[in-house]
Amino acid sequence: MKTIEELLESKNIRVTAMRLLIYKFLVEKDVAVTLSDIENAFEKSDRTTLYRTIKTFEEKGIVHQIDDGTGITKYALCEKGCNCEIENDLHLHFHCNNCNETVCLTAHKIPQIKVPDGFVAENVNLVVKGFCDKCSGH
Amino acid sequence: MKTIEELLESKNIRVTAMRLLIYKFLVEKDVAVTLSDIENAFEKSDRTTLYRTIKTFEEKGIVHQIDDGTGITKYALCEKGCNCEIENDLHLHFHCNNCNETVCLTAHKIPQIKVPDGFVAENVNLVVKGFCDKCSGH
DNA sequence: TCATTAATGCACTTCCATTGCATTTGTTTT
DNA sequence: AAAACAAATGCAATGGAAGTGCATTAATGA
Ligand SMILES: [Mn+2]
Ligand SMILES: [Mn+2]
Ligand SMILES: [Zn+2]
Ligand SMILES: [Zn+2]
Repeated sequence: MKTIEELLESKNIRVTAMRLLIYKFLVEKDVAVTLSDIENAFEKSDRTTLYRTIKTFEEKGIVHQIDDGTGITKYALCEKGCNCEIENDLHLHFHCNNCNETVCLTAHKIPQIKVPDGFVAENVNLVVKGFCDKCSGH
Repeated sequence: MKTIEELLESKNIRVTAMRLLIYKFLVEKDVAVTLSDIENAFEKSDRTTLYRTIKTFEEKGIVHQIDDGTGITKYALCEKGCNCEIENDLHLHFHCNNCNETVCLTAHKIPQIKVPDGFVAENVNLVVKGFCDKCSGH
């Protein structure tokens, strides 16, 4: 069981207080977060720092970006064993039209998609919208 | 064979010179266009008019919006028989990483997507990225 | 023709992503 | 430990795109 410090160092991310806090925040959240979500959680720090921190996390492959169609970029921790850097994100994302939360459905892989002759598929973004388990009411 | 005027009227869209021009522009293009694309094609008219025209087309169900992940909204004509108003768009979209164009693959329907228990899927956005037929080089 | 309604054009706002630069903090090297 | 270096942070500003308010113009219908 690695500490967060060890994890960050293993990815060549220098450990700072802010980065530890942001990482912990992402762990606690089980949903994808926006930059503003992080901003509101840490009123002390500056948006730019948060922005660059999350970008660093993304480049180093511990966070992935999610475009759920709301127009606001969201981020979530990669699951262990995920290698976004190399191959692209394979799981689907679910956006709830009620509570407005977006979750990674990491257990639900994206099926093989056929494209016409001459087209070469490199990666796929699949977003399902509807009602999440908390909002579907049963 | 309906004229464009008849088509617009049948959808309760008042016929104006600008609307005819924009409609024709969309027909000629075989790819999804951004608002700026339209803006550049008609330097005479105002962005707001173009914006509201395309929104009108969208509301009336002759155009659908495409979020291809570039962060810029794109639009394309609905195919005949398409009823976005009622059901959601079922076909997939392809975004070329080389020429940056996005096309509707109307013949390629989105497969049935499984979601976990408790989740209710209402609609799906599926975007495939890679190289289009013009750019894949063969 | 006159009244009513819709379309258009201009100015402005808002929201989010992104960058430049000076400052602070942390790491290496001597 | 001190000096030199590099990276992280904070503030201010920019840029791009979506969207709105309102006055003006054009189309429709009584
Ligand atoms: Mn995810
Ligand atoms: Mn389409
Ligand atoms: Zn929900
Ligand atoms: Zn292409």
